[in-house]
Amino acid sequence: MIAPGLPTPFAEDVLDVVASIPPGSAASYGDVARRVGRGGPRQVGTTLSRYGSGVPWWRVVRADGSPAPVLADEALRRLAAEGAPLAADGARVDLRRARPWPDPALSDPGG
DNA sequence: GCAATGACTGGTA
DNA sequence: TTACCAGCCATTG
Repeated sequence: MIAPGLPTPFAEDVLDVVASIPPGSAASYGDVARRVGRGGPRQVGTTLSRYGSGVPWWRVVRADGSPAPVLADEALRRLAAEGAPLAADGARVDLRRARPWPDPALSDPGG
């Protein structure tokens, strides 16, 4: 039971990774694509748009921490409700602290 | 098989 | 920090 219709093998991996993101955390499309090891950030977004109806898609945002314009309202509400580290703008997520897969190369050297 | 589309990303000014 | 451009790759018609 993966998703409605027939998601491609690539989509299955994407959905699996997104579903692996714990509540209160968030990751970027690029991060998910890297976890999948195939395709790119655009494929992750396109896949979620078609099969993301069964995964916490709101935990996936752009590289700058802001969700897509068609999700900004919904995603930000879900993230704030889960206690995700939002930025001072309240319209972005602090991936630096929300990232479920901390990268030593992306860690904040000053923080 | 070809061309077009898309919930993106990184570098430069 | 904000804005513009080119690259990337799977899915769709």
